[in-house]
Amino acid sequence: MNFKGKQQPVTIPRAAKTLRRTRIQEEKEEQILEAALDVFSASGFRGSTIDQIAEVAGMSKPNLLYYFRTKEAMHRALIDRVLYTWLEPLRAFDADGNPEEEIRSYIRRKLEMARDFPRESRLFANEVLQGAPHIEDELKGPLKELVDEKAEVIRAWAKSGKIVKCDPYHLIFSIWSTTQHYADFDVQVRAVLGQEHAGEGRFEDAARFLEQLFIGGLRPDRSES
Amino acid sequence: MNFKGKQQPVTIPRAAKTLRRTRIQEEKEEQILEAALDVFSASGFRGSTIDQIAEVAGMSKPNLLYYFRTKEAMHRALIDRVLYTWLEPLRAFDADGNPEEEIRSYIRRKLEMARDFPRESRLFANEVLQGAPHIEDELKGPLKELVDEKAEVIRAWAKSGKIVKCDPYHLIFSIWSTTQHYADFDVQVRAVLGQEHAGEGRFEDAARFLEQLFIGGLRPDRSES
DNA sequence: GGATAATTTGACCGATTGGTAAACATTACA
DNA sequence: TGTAATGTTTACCAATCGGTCAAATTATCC
Repeated sequence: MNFKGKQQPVTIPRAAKTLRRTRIQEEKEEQILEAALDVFSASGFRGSTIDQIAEVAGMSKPNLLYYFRTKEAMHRALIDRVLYTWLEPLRAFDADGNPEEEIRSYIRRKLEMARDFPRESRLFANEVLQGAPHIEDELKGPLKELVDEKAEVIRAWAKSGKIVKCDPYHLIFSIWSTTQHYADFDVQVRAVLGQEHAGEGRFEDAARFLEQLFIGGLRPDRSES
Repeated sequence: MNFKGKQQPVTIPRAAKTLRRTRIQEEKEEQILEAALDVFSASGFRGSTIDQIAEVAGMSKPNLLYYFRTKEAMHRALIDRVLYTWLEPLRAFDADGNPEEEIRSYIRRKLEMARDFPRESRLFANEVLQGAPHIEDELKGPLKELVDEKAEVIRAWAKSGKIVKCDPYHLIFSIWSTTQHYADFDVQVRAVLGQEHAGEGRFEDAARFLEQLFIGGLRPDRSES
């Protein structure tokens, strides 16, 4: 699970007339995006300031703006870098696999992401929650296409009786929401569980429950009322 | 379903030396909180500005600050007003009722709230997502107590075999997350469903799916692997 | 109708916002 | 080692931020 995707170069520094990126550029952009992830995921785009990011990144504001010309550019670069990896688990959804096992492992992967990459989850949650002003195209384009494709897989499973007949889109939504909940609403989950269950064991418990819920709820034994 | 709860008075205007609240006070505070709900739910606390709220409320900033002395006070008042009502559906959860029917109706109610009061949902989502700096006490106090109580109910149901044995806390989390998803991640849901299914029918579809999932997943027929 | 309290507004404040200009420092490379 | 490109910093800018103030306006009540 590696979030440092090898996507396209993020932005080209103003002063860079050469096309090659220097070692310093790599390092500093890495450093900045790491800090930006911290800040944007915690406060959303509007609520975050360049000064905050600069402080977390341990560099001066103008220096930061040397690598990313605007706050928007930083946000853009961050989203581009994270989005592809974020959709990996869904992409791994295999039409030829065993439906029960595919769903189970999809839930597991998504839960692992919520546990290991909560900032990435919150980055998107903040963005979508506030109307997705910067990722509308990604949602309507690549995301929709991927979901459409996988929804077709699920529909086929239902049609052939491998799982119960159900709306594949809402099934996917429910897996997204239940798993990401443990990243996005972490403080609430901790507060409700209390100190007794605040340990990392909650992810195990969640995994157990969600598998129980989804496997049981989708088993093709009987029809619904 | 009335969100204008009859809670304690929000704040007392600086200039108000009388204890009685005037008609104008009622109206203006109402007007301000309505605008504040619009703005805070869309941008979170940090991302919102008093000027924005004043503009939406159709009054000058100093006038707004005459009724609520600070941005925090407005946010506080808004949360106090909405929180109690927001937890109604869970409170209605009846230990003596039929488990299947109670869960079904809880899901329905929560989905109706997501449909009819998406701003309220997003207000809390923004707050929790950003670390719940203003509602930590509410989460650890009243919310936890309520959930603890209802979790005990669910645990009893499981013990007596009325539903499958499962973790009651994670069950509640999963109902919260799946239903609120349709308010908090509305733009994403619309984008993925596309124009074909973007109509209000998606709430019906969601209700159907979620009932199928939860009723099927919790039915006490068999044990889990 | 007049006094008094309640409400509203424009002008303003210091701090913070996103971002710039230019001098300065460092690196890479011939 | 010199020099040109790259990287960093200090000082600064206009706009916006949360919030104040005093003066003006309006509602209330005798």
